[in-house]
Amino acid sequence: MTVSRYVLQCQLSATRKNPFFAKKLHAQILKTGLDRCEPLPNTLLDAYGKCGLVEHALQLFEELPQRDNISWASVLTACNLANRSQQALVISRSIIKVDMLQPDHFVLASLVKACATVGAVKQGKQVHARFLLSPFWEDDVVKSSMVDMYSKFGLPDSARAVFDSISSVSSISWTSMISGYACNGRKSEAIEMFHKAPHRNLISWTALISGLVQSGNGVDGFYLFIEMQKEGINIEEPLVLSSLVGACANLAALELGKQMHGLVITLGYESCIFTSNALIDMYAKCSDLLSAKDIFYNMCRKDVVSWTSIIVAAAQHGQAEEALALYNKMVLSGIRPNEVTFLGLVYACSNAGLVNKGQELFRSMVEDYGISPSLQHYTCLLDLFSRSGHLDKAENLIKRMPVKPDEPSWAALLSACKRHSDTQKAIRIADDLLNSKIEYPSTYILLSNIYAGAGMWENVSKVRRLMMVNEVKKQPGYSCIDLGKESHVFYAGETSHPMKDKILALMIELNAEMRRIGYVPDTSSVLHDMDQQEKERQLFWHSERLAVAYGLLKAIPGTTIRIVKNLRVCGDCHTVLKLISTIAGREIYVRDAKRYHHFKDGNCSCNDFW
DNA sequence: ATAGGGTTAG
Repeated sequence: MTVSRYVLQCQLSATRKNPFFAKKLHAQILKTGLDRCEPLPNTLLDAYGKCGLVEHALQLFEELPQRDNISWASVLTACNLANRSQQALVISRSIIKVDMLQPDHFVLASLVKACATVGAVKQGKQVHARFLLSPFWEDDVVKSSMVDMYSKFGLPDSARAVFDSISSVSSISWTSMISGYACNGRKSEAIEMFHKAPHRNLISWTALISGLVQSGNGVDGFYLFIEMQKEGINIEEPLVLSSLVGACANLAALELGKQMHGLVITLGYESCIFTSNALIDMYAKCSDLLSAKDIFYNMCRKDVVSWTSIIVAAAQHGQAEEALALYNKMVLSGIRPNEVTFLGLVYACSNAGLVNKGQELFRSMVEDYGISPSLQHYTCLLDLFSRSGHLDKAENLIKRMPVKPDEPSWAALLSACKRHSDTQKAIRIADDLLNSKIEYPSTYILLSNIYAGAGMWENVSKVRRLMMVNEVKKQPGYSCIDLGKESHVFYAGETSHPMKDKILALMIELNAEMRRIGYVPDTSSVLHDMDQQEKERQLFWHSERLAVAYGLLKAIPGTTIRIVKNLRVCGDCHTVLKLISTIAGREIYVRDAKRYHHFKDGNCSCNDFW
């Protein structure tokens, strides 16, 4: 075979992403002794990269007799495809230094993409400068990659500036810009851009919809999806579906999620790993763990995300042993855990008080898998120590950990001190926090409670003053109950519901029954200055209680009551919900701002720590 | 021969 024939074959293996074909060609080329004939070294390198054989590509790159811009671009593509963009940037630094090459427009575009995926803002801007000074400064493809880069950096205005400099805008640059606005919460600009775009295809629709979902505008995402279907766009790829299933998870919209599941099946994407992973997460977040497991066990191929999703799901629903058992099975089936998997595992241990196991997993993550812990990992470990009452260990960790703890980390430790009645430590931490900048309203409330508990009224009023000065407002609490065909939102203290008389009557009845079995309201979470009776009245009207009462009246008897709350459940409501689960003999699921509570027979899956 | 846009877990 001739060289040009081999080149064609290599390209074919690249487009078909067939690693066996690529290896076979490489062997044949070596046999015929044509391996040094231009352009075969670069062509092979590119083929390996596109087939997913990064290691082979990297090795060929190292062995190249001489490197040019094509080898450079090909190795960058290989790294970018394999999620190793960081390595792409490291290699590029050495090429510039050792080989003294100036990047061409192909290399620049790949470099920009690498910077975008790893979030290397400074380096990305350097590449931008290099581009402007290069002979390729007018290249629209590089500009379009830069629109995407700035969008991913969270700088949509910079992206727009580049976009406006493009001489001939393509559907790709339009899509980058639409996605840039949508992902960064610039809803109206995204939609405006979308309607102005010369062409709309499934990718631009997906970019808009998933961008909106990512920025927390899931409902708008669904309206646009309906519009998309009305326009008759053929869903020839399931990407947009994964995104919308994710939106259902965020919204805890079980019925809508089930409909999306149906659509996935109807369109024939049941075996798509991305949508199945999204479905696992959706069912778990909608408190339907059984359906989540059902999806998981019926998947013929599972990747690290599938395993991690089900492990996290079990952990969030208080099934620590199950999460750990799943982890063992995962390792046995040859799937390598990643940083998210360990987050889920340590979280599971934290929930179940398995201090030693959690510590062991943390160690294994670092030593066996070479994962360097992030702030999230340390926060999880901190939580593990705090919850189980190892407060000294926790304080020691927060002071020594190599990443800077944030305000929520300190607040978590503080609330653990309060829970385990270590007043001295609590006051020491509270004083430190009081002297730093406080961003979260919940921290003020925590501080106020600590000082009030210790009788330090001067500090209590100091916290109050700070709250006034900084205009800290407690977010109004609401609970949403999903009854299948309808759902209803209750706000704290709300009395406008058409069934309010019946709801109130039931609440009074339940309250009386609870008192009979020894319930005493815990008013410590009521922040306002008022007498005991008034405080109790405040608690009585908390939104989750209204929602539960309504659920008991309206939901099909015997079914689980599912509630989503925007804030965290207060201590008193937690006790009340446990009692109601016994009195009414009903299972109640509450997804609050922080975790999941599954109330059954007077107990909760969170083990009373949240 | 080489480049740019949209999916899943925290």
